[in-house]
Amino acid sequence: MSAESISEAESAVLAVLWEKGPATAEEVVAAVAKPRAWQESTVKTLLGRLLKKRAVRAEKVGRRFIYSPTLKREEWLSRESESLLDRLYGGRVAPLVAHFSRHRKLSKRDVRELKHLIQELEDE
Amino acid sequence: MSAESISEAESAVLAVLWEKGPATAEEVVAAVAKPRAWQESTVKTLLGRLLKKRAVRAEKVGRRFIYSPTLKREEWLSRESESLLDRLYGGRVAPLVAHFSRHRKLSKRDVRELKHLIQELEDE
DNA sequence: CTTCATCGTTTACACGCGTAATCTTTGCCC
DNA sequence: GGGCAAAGATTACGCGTGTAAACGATGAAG
Repeated sequence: MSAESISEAESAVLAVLWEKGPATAEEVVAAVAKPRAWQESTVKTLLGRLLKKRAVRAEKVGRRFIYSPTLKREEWLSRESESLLDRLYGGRVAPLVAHFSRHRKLSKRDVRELKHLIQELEDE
Repeated sequence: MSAESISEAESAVLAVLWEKGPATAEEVVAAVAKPRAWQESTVKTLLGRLLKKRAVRAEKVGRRFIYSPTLKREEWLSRESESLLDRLYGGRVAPLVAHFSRHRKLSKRDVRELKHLIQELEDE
């Protein structure tokens, strides 16, 4: 269970692998260049760090490597979210929603979706 | 609008000021010693950094300072939560709840409270 | 074969953070 | 008033991170 923590910048690199699946460094560099203006060098470094953390795997194909995510997006979402909930809301979801509700930060759409969700949960 | 970011350790210090209100360094040291085993020195440093970030204010009374939080807890909760939602869930609440739902991380109590919340929102 | 371009690896460096010891000032007691 | 204790300020230091340049290996082209 490699529990290495993933930094902000690293997660941006992971994001392209989650989206596009296995890719070469070059492809990652290209894709990640959309949201962040990073030098090729920078992306290489981040890939290296992700390798060390075993959050991605590299497989040699011809002369270059194909990188694949090892850490699953859902797994990462869980880690990050739970850590915030633990730190700020006693580990539970409802208080966070309550906070947003108090501050009128729930959109119509949010409310609609939330309603759906709890309905489904009760129908089980 | 001081938008200085608050570190984990710093937030533990702020937490005691939020809970107890204005307090001397000594009191903060004592209170924070419950959850974290920090040297007095460490707490002083954190208070200093919070001052620099203008997240707390210090008022000289006699020979010592009384520290008060400037940043409000609710404000801090918002910042932290919104930053996570933005980074991971497109800035919306429902997808986060959906994630937890998928992973069976919603307790009975959460569901009950969520139901209540949306009910209230609709009754408005 | 030699040369060059291309990949990946190493090294770099400033900054914030966690953690703390040390220094300095200053009010208080004798 | 001089020394001491307490409070705050300064300095410290290793580590991760964001950001990137420099280096080294190696396959491809001539």
